[in-house]
Amino acid sequence: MKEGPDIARIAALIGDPARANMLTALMSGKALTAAELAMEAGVTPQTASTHLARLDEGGLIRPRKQGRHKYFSLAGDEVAHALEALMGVAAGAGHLRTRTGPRDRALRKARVCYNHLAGDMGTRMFDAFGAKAWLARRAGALSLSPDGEAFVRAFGIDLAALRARRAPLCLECLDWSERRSHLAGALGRAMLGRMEDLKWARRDGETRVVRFTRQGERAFDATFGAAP
Amino acid sequence: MKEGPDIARIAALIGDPARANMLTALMSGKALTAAELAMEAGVTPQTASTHLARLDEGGLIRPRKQGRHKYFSLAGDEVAHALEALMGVAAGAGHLRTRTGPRDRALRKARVCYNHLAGDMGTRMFDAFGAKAWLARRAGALSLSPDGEAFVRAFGIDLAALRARRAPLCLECLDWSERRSHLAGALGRAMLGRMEDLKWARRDGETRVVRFTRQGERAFDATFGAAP
DNA sequence: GGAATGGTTCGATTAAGCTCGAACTATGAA
DNA sequence: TTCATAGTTCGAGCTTAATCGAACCATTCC
Repeated sequence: MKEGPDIARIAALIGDPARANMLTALMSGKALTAAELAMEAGVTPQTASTHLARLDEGGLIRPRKQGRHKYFSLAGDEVAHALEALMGVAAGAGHLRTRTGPRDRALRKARVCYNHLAGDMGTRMFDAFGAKAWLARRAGALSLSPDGEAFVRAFGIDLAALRARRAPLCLECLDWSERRSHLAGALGRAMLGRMEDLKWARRDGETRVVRFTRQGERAFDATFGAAP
Repeated sequence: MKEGPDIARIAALIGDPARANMLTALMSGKALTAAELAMEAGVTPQTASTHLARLDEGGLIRPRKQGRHKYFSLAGDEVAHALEALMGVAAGAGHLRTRTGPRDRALRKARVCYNHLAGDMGTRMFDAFGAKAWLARRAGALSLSPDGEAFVRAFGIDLAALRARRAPLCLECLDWSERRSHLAGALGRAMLGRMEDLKWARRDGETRVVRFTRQGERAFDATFGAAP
């Protein structure tokens, strides 16, 4: 009867509104303190503390103590991926189609998905990596082709440092708004970080929206191809 | 505060053990009756009925009346994808690594993921489709190349009939055991169905295990490349 | 028509767990 | 030391919802 992993346990963890809000907030990739997450979830600090303890014990988030603050972040790409998949179901089967406000439109255009770029621009970048043959699918896993390595280095990313980490370099993540893949993994993270360094874009403080500057978007189009 | 879809709602739906068991059972792709699902979940028919009504209302499953039976199946690939993603988290972060019994090993080798082939053999097939350039990534979406179409037809699949349906032909789905993609969508379904027709494999009645015959596995290796 | 089977609705019970006030620990600043 | 801030633990209160017995529809078979 009990085949496969225990899915109910973690689904129940995500299933509480307060915890779901916390996790959604952590999709921004920023590490947040317990107090910030309490704010985000709309509960008191005591309540947030118990929730966070549960999420930690369940392996969904990872705490990091720093001074008298305690920062929390998602436990890994896997968790982010599951959250995106749930958003996909909620967006599709969501019986009440929530009116799409301007913020929603911005979210669909470019947002942060646990540290990497998602939304329309995220999938466009991923497509460009495929079209230019920068990414190769070797044994099912994504890997950078020599051309791809050249591009990434030219883009200003320290590839050696990325490889030194244990985290997988290239992963793909299915987008809830676009229903297509975008680039996750260490490289996805680095690409977004580099775009911020180049002042192409900056993250919106509160939300997960990524706002491109006018020049940034032009440079993006020049690099990865214009919008269809 | 409420950006993105309402994730807690459906996570809570999946978060109940009884319902999670039902959904896991439905990952076999077979439509099951209310009584069967009650058995699977280990609850009485009355309880199952309320659970099923909830899942239906939440858009996770789709009921179909047939005579005095009521068959349930998953609402779509999206739901299956979310369930697999949750299994990925549960398997990875699952604090107690459940001992891997023989059934688990069989599950990892070949199982059904809501009507298409998953596990080691599923990812191997997906890899082969990529290596032989049968699948192309066009605008992020997967599509069959001319060579791919030729193969699929030669394999004995009525491609025109598949395209007639509204469902997307090629999708990819991330595997919880292999952490790699396998082929989902209408084509994925058709491939598994054809393999069963060819007597390469048959589904285990109760579980989600797919058992290949000796000749079937040899034919599979000849078609898609042997195991590494 | 009657019997049997599959499924649902209703009500009461029970258990789980979310929530916050209050008191407590730990770190940092004055 | 003293105070302030961040976070945790404890103990109720309270809501939610899972569960099943019993009675009730619907369909099929005899």
